[in-house]
Amino acid sequence: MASVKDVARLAGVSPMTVSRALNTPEKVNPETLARVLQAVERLNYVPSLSARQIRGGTSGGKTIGVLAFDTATTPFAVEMLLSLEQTAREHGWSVFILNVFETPPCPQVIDLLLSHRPDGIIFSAMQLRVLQVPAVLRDKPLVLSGCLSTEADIACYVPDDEEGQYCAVKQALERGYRRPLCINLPRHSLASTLRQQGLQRALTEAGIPLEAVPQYDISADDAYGETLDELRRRLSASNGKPDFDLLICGNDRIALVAYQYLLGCGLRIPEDVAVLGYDNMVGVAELFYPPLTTVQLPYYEMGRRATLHLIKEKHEPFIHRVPCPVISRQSW
Amino acid sequence: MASVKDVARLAGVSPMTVSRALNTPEKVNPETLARVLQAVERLNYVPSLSARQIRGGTSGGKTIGVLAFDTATTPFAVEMLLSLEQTAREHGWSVFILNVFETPPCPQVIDLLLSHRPDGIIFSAMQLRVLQVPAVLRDKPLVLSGCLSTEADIACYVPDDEEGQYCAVKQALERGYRRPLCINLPRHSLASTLRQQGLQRALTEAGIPLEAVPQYDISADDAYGETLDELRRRLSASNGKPDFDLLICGNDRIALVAYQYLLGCGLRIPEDVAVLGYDNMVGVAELFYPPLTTVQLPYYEMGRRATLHLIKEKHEPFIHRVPCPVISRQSW
DNA sequence: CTGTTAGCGCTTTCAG
DNA sequence: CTGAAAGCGCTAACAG
Repeated sequence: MASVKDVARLAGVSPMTVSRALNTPEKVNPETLARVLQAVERLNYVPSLSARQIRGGTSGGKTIGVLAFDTATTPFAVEMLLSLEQTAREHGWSVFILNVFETPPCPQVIDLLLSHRPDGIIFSAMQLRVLQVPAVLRDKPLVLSGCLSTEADIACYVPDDEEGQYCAVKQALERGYRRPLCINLPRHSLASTLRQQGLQRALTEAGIPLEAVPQYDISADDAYGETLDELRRRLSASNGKPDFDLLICGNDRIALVAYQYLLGCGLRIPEDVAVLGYDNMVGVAELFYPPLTTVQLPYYEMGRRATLHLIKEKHEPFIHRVPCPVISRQSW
Repeated sequence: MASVKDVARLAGVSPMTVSRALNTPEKVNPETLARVLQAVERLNYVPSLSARQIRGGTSGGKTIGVLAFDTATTPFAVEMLLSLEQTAREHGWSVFILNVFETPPCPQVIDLLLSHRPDGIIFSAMQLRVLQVPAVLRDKPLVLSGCLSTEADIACYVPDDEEGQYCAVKQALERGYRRPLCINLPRHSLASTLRQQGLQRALTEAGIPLEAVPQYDISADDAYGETLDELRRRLSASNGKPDFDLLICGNDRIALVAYQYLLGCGLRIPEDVAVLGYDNMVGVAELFYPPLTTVQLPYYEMGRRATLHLIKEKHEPFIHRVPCPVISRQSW
């Protein structure tokens, strides 16, 4: 590819003038500038980022290295990566994403990341979890997006699951639903614990005793079968007429399975039983029949804020909880 | 960050020896090697990719620049990007992904791509479409993944929609289904045309006249409402008993809507009506009740082959059709 | 306003 | 087996 030298030769100037024409055009004689730009155009010249980077100057723009987890298992969450990239680009930064499939990432991948000499690092996971952060990464500005760290003094941006579940249940109760049934995420999961707290807070405020709401925790292995089984059990125990008026699901996938089962039993949503999801799976939640009321995991926001944290050089090394808005559709 | 010099000083050798220790360890005295590696370890030294790249040597490994389209609108297709990355890494190459939101991509993004001095370029889209390839990109080895080009002499890896639909319908007919109803993708779409051909081929082979199978083409605007309407119309025209035994859907989303509607009507799948999808949406198709039989869009394979095309420096500048396997689950 | 020099981190080439 | 010199593409600092 063409280099400054080539452009310089074609324009009949020194390489330095080419550099200036591109970086500080106001310091160049208009006529010279025109000649240079014309040469740039003709050669399709674009400065090499590597060369700029190596000089350490400001001209190249800064780079964020991203270690992305769970992209394979939670593809719907790519929005977070998109948002990182967009936000960075808006500020003249660029991102470099490395998808990783194990935690902690193998040294090989870490070296690859470091070999790009990023000015900041984002460690992201699309499912709420606690990650162990390799010590080497701590030498640079570092933020976690969508996950927590085993160490306390690292900035993290995570969904506010407690508040999200609280708001959703509160709204449901305000609409008059009184006998919820919960099909929760696996008990050991972080999100599950937080949401349970949110649920309890809403229940307590409404004067509903916790014991009055039946709960089932799925195991990680077979959400599908267990959801079906639990529903079948509940329904047959009450002769096909549900003894719950609101089904609170640990995520939209559980809600999807439940929907189909309920529909197949001749039950109407939300007249016979309302359904509440969690996640707001992009492009799917809208396709529920009727469209699913759910709580949104704020992937876009988390990505944006984590990126801005780096760009604005914020010094707030603690957990930032990002709101999970309730997306009210027709299933309640 | 530490550089060769730092390591050299600490190990008491010249920078050159450090370089050799890392790249051609067999040419270095074992004792010296050990000293160097120890220094490398202590300083967490990782060679700068930029510096390597700039030298143009072979040591740095090559880079593929990826222009990715549709990531936002077709999130479940990230598998293709993952596969690019994985395949490249397996061969010591690295990838650099730039998500783009408009076609053709704005010059700004193209320059960004070029500024990384990629050794090859992959233009990818996750929905089958014809893309206009900016002329500048044609200077380097170039492949399209998941999409076609307006120009003929560019290598493309795309799903074999015709064959995929053909196989699926053929299998359905072999199972005895005789009265299909189709709810197709929008008529103007590329995939729609190809699949129509596949459908017709299977029908013809089975001696079923095309006119005998009712087809509805959804518009791009409201797949949801139109699917529902069409089904409602069909069913009420025949007093709730479907006059079709197989519902062929343009994609899994249509199938999802249809599923819920059919289930809600008290119809059993597949006893009363079988359903066939297209796409095999990862993490969703399995959640259908019963699990959806569908045709898989070969995102992983397309990504892999496109990457290998570059790595192996293949000279086959034409359309490569990647098979779409039929994923047989329980909806037929 | 423009050019020269020097150096970023690395590795190829050539000498020891 | 090891080192010195030179240069990749670019730009900061200085000189003209």
